[in-house]
Amino acid sequence: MNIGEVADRAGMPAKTIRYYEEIGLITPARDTNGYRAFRERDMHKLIFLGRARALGFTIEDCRNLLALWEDQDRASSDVKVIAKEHLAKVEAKISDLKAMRDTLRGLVRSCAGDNRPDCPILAGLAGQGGDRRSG
Amino acid sequence: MNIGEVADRAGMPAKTIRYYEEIGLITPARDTNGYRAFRERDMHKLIFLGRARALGFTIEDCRNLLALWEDQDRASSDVKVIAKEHLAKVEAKISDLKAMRDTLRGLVRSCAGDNRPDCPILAGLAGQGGDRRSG
DNA sequence: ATAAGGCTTCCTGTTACGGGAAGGTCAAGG
DNA sequence: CCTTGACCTTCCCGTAACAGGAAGCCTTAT
Repeated sequence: MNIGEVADRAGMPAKTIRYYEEIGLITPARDTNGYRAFRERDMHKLIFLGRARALGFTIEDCRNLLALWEDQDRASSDVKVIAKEHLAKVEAKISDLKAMRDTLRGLVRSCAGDNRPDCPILAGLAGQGGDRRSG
Repeated sequence: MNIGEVADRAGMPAKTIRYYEEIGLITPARDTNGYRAFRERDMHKLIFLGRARALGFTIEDCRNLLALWEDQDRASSDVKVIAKEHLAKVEAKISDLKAMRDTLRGLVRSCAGDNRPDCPILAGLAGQGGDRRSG
């Protein structure tokens, strides 16, 4: 399989696949013409990577998960630790974003959004309810 | 005021302040010795920038918001448009992360996390069944 | 022979800074 | 006067995970 077909089947750009090879996540063989020659094994890895990335795992997490995946003797606890840590980060990110969202909603709701210059959003960003013109 | 004091008062690293100058968000004066000489006006801008960044606005959003803030004749609708678009992105990000979180929770819950090799997390990532969602 | 499309490598750009080197400046102390 | 140490300056590299695009080779079809 050439990279184009693999990209289609794995649902990711060829650029990404070349990048994964560059950083050592996959090591496809080469044809005599220099083209990458992918085997099923590479496909499986790419599918795995695509799923892990879609769940927000970093590339380094992916590298570790792939290694565990390939290691028949891994302990499932090793995998679970990585997943739990990532889950915690995702949850933290969600709560950060929720705080932003709530503040933004309040600001947006308080702004008339007409052609007058008075804007509670800018006032809020400036702090202390202080618009630059009044400060 | 020198950059150190400004950094303290604005609650951001000096590096960040130099960066903001470099990309034209602020233009502090200079002392004869070459040191940046910040005035209250610069402080206010940095406070504004700190708040806007804390709400997740991009630097380019900040640039536009600052310009509107300085424009006595802006329409509040111009500000509101930026804020609403950003709010929409934040909400989209939250829902993406929630989807990841839910899937991750399912995987983590299904994994024994002991010293046996059987791991539903790896199985899920490999796509051998499990509660993965489409996309 | 030529054109189209796929493949290759290499280089740059992205976001918003952080780390650190090399060196100038300033206030205090001996 | 000299030193020490805390500031400050610019400059350059590194980050995460690729995307865009140039220059050029390979393959297939006409």
